[in-house]
Amino acid sequence: MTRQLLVTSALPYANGPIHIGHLVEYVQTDIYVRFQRLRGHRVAYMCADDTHGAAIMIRAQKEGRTPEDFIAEMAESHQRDFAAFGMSFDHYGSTNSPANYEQCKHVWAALRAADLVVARNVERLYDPVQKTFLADRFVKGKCPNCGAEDQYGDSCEKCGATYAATDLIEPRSVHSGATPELRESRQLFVRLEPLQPFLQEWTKAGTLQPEVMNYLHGNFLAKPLQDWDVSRPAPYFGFEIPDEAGQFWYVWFDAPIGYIASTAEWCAQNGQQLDDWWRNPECEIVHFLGKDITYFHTLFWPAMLKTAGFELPKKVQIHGFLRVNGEKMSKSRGTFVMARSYLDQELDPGCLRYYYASKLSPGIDDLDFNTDEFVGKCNSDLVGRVVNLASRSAKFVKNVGLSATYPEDGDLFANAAECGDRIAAAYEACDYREAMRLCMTLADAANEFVEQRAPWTLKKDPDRAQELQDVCTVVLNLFRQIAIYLTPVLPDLSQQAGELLQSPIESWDQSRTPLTGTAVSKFKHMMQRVDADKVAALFTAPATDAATDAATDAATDAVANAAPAAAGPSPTLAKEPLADQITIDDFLKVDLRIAKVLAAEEVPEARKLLRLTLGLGGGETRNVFAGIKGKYDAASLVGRQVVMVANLAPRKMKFGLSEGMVVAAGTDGGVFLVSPDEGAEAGQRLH
RNA sequence: GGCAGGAUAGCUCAGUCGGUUAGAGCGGUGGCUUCAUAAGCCAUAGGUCGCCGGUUCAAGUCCGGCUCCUGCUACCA
Repeated sequence: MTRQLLVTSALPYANGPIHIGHLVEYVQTDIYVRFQRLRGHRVAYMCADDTHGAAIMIRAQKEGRTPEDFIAEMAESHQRDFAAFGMSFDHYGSTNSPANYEQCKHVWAALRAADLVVARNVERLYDPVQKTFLADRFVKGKCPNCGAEDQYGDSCEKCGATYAATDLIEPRSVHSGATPELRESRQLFVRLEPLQPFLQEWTKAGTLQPEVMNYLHGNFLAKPLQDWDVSRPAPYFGFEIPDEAGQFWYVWFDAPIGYIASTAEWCAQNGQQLDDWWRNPECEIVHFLGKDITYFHTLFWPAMLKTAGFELPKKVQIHGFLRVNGEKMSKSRGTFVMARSYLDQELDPGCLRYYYASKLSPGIDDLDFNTDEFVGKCNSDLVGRVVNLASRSAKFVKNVGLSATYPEDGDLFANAAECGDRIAAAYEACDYREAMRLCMTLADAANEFVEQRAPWTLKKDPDRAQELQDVCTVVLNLFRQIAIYLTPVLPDLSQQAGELLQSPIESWDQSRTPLTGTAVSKFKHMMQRVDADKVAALFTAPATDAATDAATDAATDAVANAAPAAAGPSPTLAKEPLADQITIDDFLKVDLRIAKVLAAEEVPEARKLLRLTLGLGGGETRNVFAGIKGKYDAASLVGRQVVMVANLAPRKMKFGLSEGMVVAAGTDGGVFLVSPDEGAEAGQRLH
């Protein structure tokens, strides 16, 4: 039975180039799509750039250009990289398109009609000079969590904390520099609670991975769903809400609708009907996405689809993050590798596709890019085992071709044909790791056969020419079977196998019938071995792509060069590497003072906190919460001197305001307060 | 601390409904081969299945407790 599938990858955000972490998802999706096509199903693979939001607007402003100009450049960059890695999109659109605006209006009207949109007045920051409300990203100030300067109003790039823009310390408008004031703003919300019974059921319907279902039921569906804030005040780069002047749809409203809009554009260009793909219960909608955007796709999105009368996804396949050699990708460590850098090193995109395939399971676990393993797998699996089959047999039959009838092979071909069902089931379940493992066992069996039949010996005896041809016929057919099974992962290899045997690979079922009596082309190398130095070069060069966000660089590069090639590596230094050099001015920003502990008490409900009252002399005191409970006895601290950061931005904590920080050394082992030598007085500054 | 997911060979991971002697790949060691891109084949070592208890004729698998790791979150400033 021919199935009909509409498959999507999450839309990459247009604020930066594609990196190797992105590629996990697109490789995963593309393999699925190519597999389904090879099986003869009708597939539409849809993607687009996600272009809206304040971040894009600010980037464009910073570069002195229009957002449209900026996203056009990103769209080109993304599609160029995707093409190089073999992504076979049927259509690649943009959320900033007329088609998307049409679909957004449609979904919005449906939400209105279902009485799910409500307006409420909320307090928002307002720029009194520009006379506009400010989106989170248009307010900057000190991070309320770590005190880092110049952070946006939604999250801190330094410490990763998330907060409301109203929490920023010393906030100022990005537009005018003015201090924003709080004003009432009319905001639109989508009520999700009426859809909660539906979501309770849908999330349990087998569409989601079990871990994801547990996550949703444990974190969101256990209590009433909160209303979703879907409007953002102007100025905002996006679509203005038709019935609410001055308000724009939040980027996460119009982004997933981009899946539909992209399909609509493709339909218009290819004589298809949109309803045949999005309102057809026979069409399987499949989404691939990363775990960070789970709830947008498993709560808001199904709610929108349901309300607007679209079909719901049959499968939502969520993957984990890419780590590099066991650690998070990081610009400062040089592990934030752009797709372009990989291509610039002239590494084979097929190798990365195969490597990811060999690691991808149906689960949401992170997957690790291990450089040694990458080199090993590509070279020994692909070159040493698979391609080598052709390499060690094709030359013996290039003049005579394949035998006229398929020879006795000890059921190798028949067994491999049967194994194809298991491989197909693994692809279907997104268990590519299992599929690759099975392919390699087939290659092992084939190599063993070569070894036993030793064509290089047969070649020496003219009387055994037929036997030689038969052996090579078997080996080349086994090779072709594997190439068919690997076609979703390695389309280039598949094509070369087709050329070698002068029979293009077009369908999975070709793996069931051996080729006989046909000519064999001259063998050409199909894959190059991976040069380990080139792989190493990927991770030593810091990411200097011009399109890389300068602001993020500044923040994340702070710990660059953290591991100098010192003779005796210190475990302590390794755990917490020396920070980058700073200037004396940087140091002077930190006001370190001698303080006397005037009072100390345990916070009973807190696990780690003591409340300290610190004296700076002259009646000046600070209330500070210190995470040293259990390490220091409160009573024994009273009267002693400590060092504190006196000008740290106050931090509101559950038990009160913390007005500074006590300096202490400590790794996981313990915490050690720092005290001055005898004679120091409370209030003295440290220079 | 809360929620979630984990812990099986040196590394990465399978292990179905509880069922014989717990598997694979990579890596290691020893040998063979020389057709092939320094590729291939054979053999072999390597395990207290995180810990404790329970259910059972039988537990890596089920139940309870604990330890540690990862992610999100929180008061670890």
